[in-house]
Amino acid sequence: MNIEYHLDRVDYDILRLMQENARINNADIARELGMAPSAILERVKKLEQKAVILQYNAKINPAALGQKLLSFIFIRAADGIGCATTGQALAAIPEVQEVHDIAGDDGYLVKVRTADSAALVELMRSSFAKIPNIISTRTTIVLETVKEEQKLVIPSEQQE
Amino acid sequence: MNIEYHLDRVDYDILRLMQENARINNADIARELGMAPSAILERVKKLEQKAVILQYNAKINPAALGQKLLSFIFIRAADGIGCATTGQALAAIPEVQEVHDIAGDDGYLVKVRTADSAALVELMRSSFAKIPNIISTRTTIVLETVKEEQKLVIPSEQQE
DNA sequence: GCTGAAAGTCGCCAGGT
DNA sequence: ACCTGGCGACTTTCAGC
Repeated sequence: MNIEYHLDRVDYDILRLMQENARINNADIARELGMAPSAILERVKKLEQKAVILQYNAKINPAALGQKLLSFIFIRAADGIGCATTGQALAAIPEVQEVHDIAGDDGYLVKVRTADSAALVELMRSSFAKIPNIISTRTTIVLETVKEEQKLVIPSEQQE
Repeated sequence: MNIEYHLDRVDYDILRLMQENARINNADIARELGMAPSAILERVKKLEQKAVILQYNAKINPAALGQKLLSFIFIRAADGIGCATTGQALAAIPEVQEVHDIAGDDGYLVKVRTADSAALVELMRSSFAKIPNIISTRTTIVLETVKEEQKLVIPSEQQE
């Protein structure tokens, strides 16, 4: 399945504006791009429908919710080839923000946010331990996050 | 500097709704919570001002922009203690989505999105190579992303 | 695919409790 | 901190090109 996207300059401009501030209104986008608001609305709906725009998120300060510890955990699993059970079990844990199937060690890289190290240990004892195929884990603690964004590089000129 | 946040149940509800859909309007939030829109507006503005809400993002499908490769790169640097030069240089690269200062190997964990492996190599040759203090790098390729969200766990009942 | 107009809502700011 | 009320602006739909 290889869906083809046909995005033009206006689409890129919309994506760029939306990526900077998802709460920008259609009228402002329209003014910025010199078009009618109804045209923008039409395009945005198509971008959503084509799953180019996946969702709109508010980025919340983790410290405000007392979630001061960020960790990356490498997990080796005994899954068979193409078996995604362990990955899905990991993804089901709310504190787990990301689960990536990585090359090399038939394993996963997982990003986890907890209040502190005690909460991390508790999470691993309670949730991770219940996942059958996990062989071993290696945890890396983040001391400080310098940058954390989901923003993609959007083509700036020309292109179709 | 340890800012104190005083979030109550209504704030958590607002954050929960905003986190699910940042483009929800004040009137809908107000209806959901049984309050007047003006009260919601007031609270949202305070949450923004207190940096509880950091920003509103549109999550864009990387495949739609041809960015099919996700990689994590461990970088060892010769920075002195508390010297953040290398981290900032890494953060300045647009393809770099995340830079974390990690414990253990006086190094950084960096998350990078590129079109393909050729683009990654090119990026490392052109951008990374210009950062003086980098000693070595170890790259981990993501085969498949099972989950990728920034959503935090928000307290669901009681609490102040 | 875009424009322009019309109807329905909403954002936002008073003022008051 | 919250509600009510009101005006200007926005959203959304639809006809027409």
